Amino acid sequence: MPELPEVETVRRGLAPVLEGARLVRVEQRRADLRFQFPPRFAKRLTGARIERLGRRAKYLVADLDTGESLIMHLGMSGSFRIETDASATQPGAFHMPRGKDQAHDHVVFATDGGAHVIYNDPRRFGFMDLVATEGLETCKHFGAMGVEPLGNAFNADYLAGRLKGKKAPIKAALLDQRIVAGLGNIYVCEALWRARLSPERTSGSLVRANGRPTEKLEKLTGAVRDVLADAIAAGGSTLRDHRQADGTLGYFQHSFSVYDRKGTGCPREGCGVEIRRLVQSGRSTFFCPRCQR
DNA sequence: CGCATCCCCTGCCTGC
DNA sequence: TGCAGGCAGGGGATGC
Repeated sequence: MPELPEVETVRRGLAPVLEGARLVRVEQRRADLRFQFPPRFAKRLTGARIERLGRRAKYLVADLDTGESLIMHLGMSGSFRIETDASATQPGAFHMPRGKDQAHDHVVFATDGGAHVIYNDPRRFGFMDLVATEGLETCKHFGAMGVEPLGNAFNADYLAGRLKGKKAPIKAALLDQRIVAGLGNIYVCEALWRARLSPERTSGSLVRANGRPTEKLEKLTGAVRDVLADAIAAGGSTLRDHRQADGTLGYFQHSFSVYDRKGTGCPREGCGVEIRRLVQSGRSTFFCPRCQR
């Protein structure tokens, strides 16, 4: 469940259950996900109270009353679900399919409120870490990270400074978390379409010789903000039957203009040209060859 | 240095 | 129906 809107949606789903809760039991079922868990992971968490559940880019950050923060990244296939005594008896309550899927339940957090928050991740590209809350912004995960795309620091002037002279295509630059942190393949494709910008345009070509942003770059920053805001409002995108923590489905995937829509007509009024797919840095790019220049 | 490629892992879909 | 190949929302390590 990975890009910023999906992680933000997960955060909002987990916050009511985790914020203010004390972890009475933590079960770590394997030694590693993408990386090894930190030493004594479960022990350092047990008994801790979660004061706040935040988000930085695609990371969830739970600030604890122990002076540490629990950092969680969902990789490509990570998801959380919440199980409570009540959810088992409520009519119409949602339940994840049992069986083989449970083989990928890697971590269970039990709260003093009686909830089980279960982390499931088939591909195991996600990871968890414990880091001192003080100086969190300079820790190894966040130290080199770029600005939040929904924050005030993300604007055309900032991007111009980071893209000036860069030869990499704009698609790659937007995926680079050291420049902007939180965008992934879907929302980069969608933002470029909204900005009518070719994914193959050289980053530096969007900056004037005097270092000022071009109009295209201004438009791109707005498109990034807008597509993220729209996606968050829709509860994120639900691909391959993933669900949010409370069992509901995001629905922004129905609003994709280009992502995973190769061969369909460009939805822009009066266009209709076939959406194409190309591969950039090993990843699919979807775009309209007519209206993205 | 910047940039592209490969790789980690499992599951699902396609085509033969 | 089985099987091989390709692809997937991420990002770290390598090599040019």
